[in-house]
Amino acid sequence: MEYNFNKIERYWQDQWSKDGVYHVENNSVKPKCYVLDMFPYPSGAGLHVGHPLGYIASDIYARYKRLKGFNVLHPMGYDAFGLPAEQYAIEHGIHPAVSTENNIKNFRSQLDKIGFCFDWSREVNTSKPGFYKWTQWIFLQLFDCWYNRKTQKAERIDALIAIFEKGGNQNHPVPDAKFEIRNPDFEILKGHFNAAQWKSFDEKTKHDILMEYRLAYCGYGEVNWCEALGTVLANDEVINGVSERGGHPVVKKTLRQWYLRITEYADRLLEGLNHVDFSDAMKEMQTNWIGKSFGANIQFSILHAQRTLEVFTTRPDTIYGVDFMVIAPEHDLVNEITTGEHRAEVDKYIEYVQSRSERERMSDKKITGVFSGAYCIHPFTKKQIPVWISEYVLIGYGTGAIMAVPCGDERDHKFAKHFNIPITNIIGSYYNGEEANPTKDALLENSGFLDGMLMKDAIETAIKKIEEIGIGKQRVNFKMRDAAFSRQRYWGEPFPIIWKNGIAYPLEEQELPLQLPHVDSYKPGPEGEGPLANIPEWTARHLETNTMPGYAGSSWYFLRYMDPHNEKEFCDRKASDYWNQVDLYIGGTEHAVGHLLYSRMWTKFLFDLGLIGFDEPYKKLVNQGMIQGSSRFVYRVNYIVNEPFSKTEALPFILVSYGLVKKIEENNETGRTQVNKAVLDILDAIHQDLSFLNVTEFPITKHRVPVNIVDGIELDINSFRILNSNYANAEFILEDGTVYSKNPNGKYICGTEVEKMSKSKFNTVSPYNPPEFDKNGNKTKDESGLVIQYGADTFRMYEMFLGPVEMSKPWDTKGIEGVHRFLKKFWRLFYDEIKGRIWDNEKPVDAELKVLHKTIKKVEEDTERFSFNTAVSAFMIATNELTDLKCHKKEVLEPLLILLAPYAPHICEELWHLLGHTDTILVQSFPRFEEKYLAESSKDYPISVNGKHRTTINISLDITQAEVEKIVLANSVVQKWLDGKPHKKIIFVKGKMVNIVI
RNA sequence: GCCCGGGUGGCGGAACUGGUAGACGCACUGGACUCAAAAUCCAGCGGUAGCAAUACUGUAUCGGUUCGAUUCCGAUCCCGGGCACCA
Repeated sequence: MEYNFNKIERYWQDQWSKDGVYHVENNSVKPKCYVLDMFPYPSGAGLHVGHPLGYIASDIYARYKRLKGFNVLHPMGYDAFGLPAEQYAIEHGIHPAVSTENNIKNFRSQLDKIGFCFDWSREVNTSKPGFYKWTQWIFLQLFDCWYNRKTQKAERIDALIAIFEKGGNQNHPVPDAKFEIRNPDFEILKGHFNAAQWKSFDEKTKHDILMEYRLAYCGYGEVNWCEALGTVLANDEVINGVSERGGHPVVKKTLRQWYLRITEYADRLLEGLNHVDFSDAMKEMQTNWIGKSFGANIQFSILHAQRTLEVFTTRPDTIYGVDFMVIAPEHDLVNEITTGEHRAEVDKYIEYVQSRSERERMSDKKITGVFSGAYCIHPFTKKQIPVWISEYVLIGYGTGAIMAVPCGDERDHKFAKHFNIPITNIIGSYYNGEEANPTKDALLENSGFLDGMLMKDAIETAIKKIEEIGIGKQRVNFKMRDAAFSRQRYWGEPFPIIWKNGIAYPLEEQELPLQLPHVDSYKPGPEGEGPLANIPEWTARHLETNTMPGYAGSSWYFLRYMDPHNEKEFCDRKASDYWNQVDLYIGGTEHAVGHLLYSRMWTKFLFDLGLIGFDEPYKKLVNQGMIQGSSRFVYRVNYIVNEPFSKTEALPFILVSYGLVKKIEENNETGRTQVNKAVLDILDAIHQDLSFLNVTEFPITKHRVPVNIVDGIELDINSFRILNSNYANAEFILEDGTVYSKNPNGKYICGTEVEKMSKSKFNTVSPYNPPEFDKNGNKTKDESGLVIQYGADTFRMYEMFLGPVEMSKPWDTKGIEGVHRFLKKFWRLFYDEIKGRIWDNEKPVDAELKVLHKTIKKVEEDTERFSFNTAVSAFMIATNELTDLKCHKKEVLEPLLILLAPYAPHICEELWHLLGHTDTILVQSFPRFEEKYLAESSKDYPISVNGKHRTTINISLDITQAEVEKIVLANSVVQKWLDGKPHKKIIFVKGKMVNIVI
């Protein structure tokens, strides 16, 4: 009886679905476990082998936990709003809802073939009104709340109004983010008002003030504006200052935007990291992103000006080392302070910066800047300090201005050197004149009242002094900015907001969901507004025309899975109390700071309102690595012609094998001659007048070929010729220098490169491609993919076998054979092709039980610590050992089957039933490991001399140091290495090793 | 540029807390079975020298700590991810 994986897998997938074995209830006497994957964006390209890596890992863990007696929630859904669907709509005129629906169907059919234990009755889709109704609802709660810094939590806006009516905003100053719209009345008061003033404000002013406190608020922000495309572009759609599509110029444009006041949660987001099980790297990334730093804001008075220049610095101790000031090109002082003679130069510079993305400004090594002509007065030395304008200072960070201390800061140093600004040394020998030294350990020099102090200690002293003389204040600064929460797009959640007389009013809860209306064109509205601005019925109601960004739905979707069909609430409190936090969340590091921080914030917010009972969404996070594509290349000979207009079309395409190309790249002359000769031989054979051709030089260009027509690195020449009619008669210069038409058995070797896996790079490998049909329902293409070729069980185990889940690695299909062989071998423990059933009911012996229990221990430990690759090897080792022992005993095989079921559920369920069971293997109990079967009395100790391994001696495990020394010194190999010399000491680590030091 | 991660045979990787480097698998080589092929089984497989026993060498590079370093520390190089409108 053969292992017929296709039949087995189809049968059990059907059966499981019929029996509803994956259906999960919200109440159970069992302990709960919530295992979640980051849900996919259903792209048109479908699933490739990189997607399921995390899903398989979580699936194994979920199945394992089920065997361990847990009630496991393991859902899946779709993050279905997004830019690509809208772009596709613009290009093909297909409504995003339609293309998204199709993509989801395709994803689902692919996912189903891999045998996941998802409870599909809980599927969520962020673009469905039933889902986004609650995204809108949560947004309205954010809009209706402010962050009370006194109580450190979100509270209703009514409470704030009550506070204002009683005592103005004395105790609750404006949060002061970067993006608010300033109301002129409010501006006059410099942000402070008392109860009487509050009551005297008109409706508009009151709302403007409240807007400055709301957790979801409106403000102004800069976007990448492309006039030619008439649209706002994402950062990755802008390359070198021009649009990726079409290469049109892109400039910054200020538009009204929605923001989330995530900065108010900065401290709690930071603190919360102490209570979650994320990797240190992940915590570090989030910590750095939040970027909490301590320092001071310092006012520098400007020569001949009323206003002062405020800088933020973390190093007020270096204030005497300030040699110049730098302000961001967007700083509102630029205009005011630029002097006449520098005006033209500054204007030119500002224009240049307009075309630069923030990324470019941060990453460029080139130093740019311009002198404004203005000077600040140093508050202590009274020296004049020049004010420069440079793109390396970002308006969004700190105050958008810095005091530059070249001897202590590398970027300031480079800037000073570049523009020949004299450098003051305040750290003596710590500064060598060549490189800045950011030390805090130097004793300060040339530093007035700070002279002789250790820098570390001087920070506080400096702040005190600065506060004393009233030129600044101690301050905590965050690098994190408020989250931009609107997009000028169609395919996203509409905001449930109506604008009347410049005031934003929320829709009533009964009016939700505010459905996304149908549009005929996805073109942006006037002035860069979203496509919704083109709909008269929409604008007549004065509805907000922006839509929410991609991360809106994903910020809370994990809660919806708990209670996906609830029409009264986003999630019943009973359900969220039962399922509580996600016990295991698996997803890519690319979401390290975006999605994870936003969903952590939303969770804290919902917790503040008492809507859920926990304030961190994910208890444990595992980051899966990326599976990269391994691209393949062929190398084509190009022709140079002597005469213009001469025809090269008649000449054949010639492709050169990689080894020869490599020789040429290495300037190897023989390689060059070999190729030239081969090319000329081929051309000679076509008997044509080649006088128009340059026959001494044949440049070679590199071209991608689809990985599926390359076996490893060897090109399948026939498939290649079929691929493209141009190549039908292509000729090949093979690896050994021969020509394909004369040596049809020779090999053409492709070049390789590891890149992102993507359709455009022809390097995607798909686990499953559904069959294709024509209009009449006739099948035009069979289903295909690794799952069809090797089976889902093999595919699942191979993905895990590739290496640790956390690590990125290139995909290589080659090794899948090995895992497939293992499953066949495992099957042969039970059934033989000739003899049929070979499993028996005999009593196992110690050696067999030892194999079993060793494997239970290893697999359990490895699964618990997400080391799935080593667990797969453990199964292989067990199978090899049992085969060697000729063990076919049910008593050993049955527990092994349960052990393997999370990894390869189909084959295990089939064998489970063949062993005579009628219930499902999926809900059995995980076998118990028993130490007694592994007990050993002795060990082969490695014996080293001076740390070098020389021999092994089998020594009893319960033995003293003195006895070991005696045995070891008596050993002939050891005596040879001692060579009569006395030993200095003998290191004996019980159960590990022995080392003799001479 | 900044932040985070990674670098071990021809390849994917193992070595979990500083203790036998290369488990397991792929590829490759030789052999068995077969008319043949597939499948399966057996043996070999980091490099250098040697028939072998064995010796030297070897975990990106350089240096350090240690009886002992793939593992800890310092410096350098290379690759991947993120950097706020891709998801």
